[in-house]
Amino acid sequence: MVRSQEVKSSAPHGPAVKVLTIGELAAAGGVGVETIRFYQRKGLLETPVRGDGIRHYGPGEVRRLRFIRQAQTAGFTLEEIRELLDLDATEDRSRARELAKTRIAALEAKIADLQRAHAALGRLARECAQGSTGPCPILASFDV
Amino acid sequence: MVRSQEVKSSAPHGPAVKVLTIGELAAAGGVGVETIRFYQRKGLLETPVRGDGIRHYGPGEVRRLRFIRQAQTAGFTLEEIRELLDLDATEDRSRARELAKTRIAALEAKIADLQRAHAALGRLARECAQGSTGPCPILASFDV
DNA sequence: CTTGACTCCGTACCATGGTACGGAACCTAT
DNA sequence: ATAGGTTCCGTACCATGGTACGGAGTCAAG
Repeated sequence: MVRSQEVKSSAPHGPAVKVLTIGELAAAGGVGVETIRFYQRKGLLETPVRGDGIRHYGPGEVRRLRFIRQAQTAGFTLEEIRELLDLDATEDRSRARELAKTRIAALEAKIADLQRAHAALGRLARECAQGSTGPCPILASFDV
Repeated sequence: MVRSQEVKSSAPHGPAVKVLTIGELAAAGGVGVETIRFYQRKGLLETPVRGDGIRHYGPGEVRRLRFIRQAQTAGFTLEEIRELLDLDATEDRSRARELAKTRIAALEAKIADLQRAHAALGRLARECAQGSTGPCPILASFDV
């Protein structure tokens, strides 16, 4: 049985803060539990201290997790993401800008690559229409 | 010493055809020798039969190799590339079209992802300009 | 005819990003 | 109080795409 829906006040009369188990955090981020633990081992997510029983996670961790996934689609490696997360707390603006700019350049190159590939595949699909016979010019579609 | 520049006629009085060693093929494709051998093991490149001595490669192999690299930037896995290369010789137009279309859709999705990431990083770089102080809104730049 | 560069081949190793396993502890509903 | 689902933790394993190594063979120039 799912054992959450439990709500915990962060302060005696403070706002109710939803507290999550690792499984719920994983679900919130659309990943598996093992992935959370993997990210913890890599230092991307913290392992909340709670010597005895089960660890609990708050909305901050969900946000971090979502960030990790976003940053991955941006092409950052987990190692770079770890650095970005560390940087988020610091004042090192220039390092943050540097990482961003490097990645922007890489992204632009990558997007251009993909657009070339897209064009090549479009050619292939066109030239390889159902009508004609013989093999499709697969290699030819690429060596423009 | 580099032992090529040797030229071999494909027929008694046919056109001269440049014949390459594995190292020259690798150089022509901008990869390492080990990578060629890896592709051979994976069935992406043929291993010319020549029981005794050294194997030789022609322009067809160079073209195949270049195709492999192009297709990789298009996001095909080596396994898919192997299929494409096999398909290039066959008449199975519909399978070729299918592979192309699947990849086109994936490419469009990926390009959209990367453009979102590009926008997010652009925001980050702007908002994290040198002037101000405090930490950069790294996470904030992403959860649009 | 030796020397040095290159090839051949199997096998081992690497990084990245996970995924799976198994036993113990824990937590909650019945 | 006990059963079922979860969590915790270490360790092992996986796929992908290479990269490295070591010993033997080959080849062409000096």
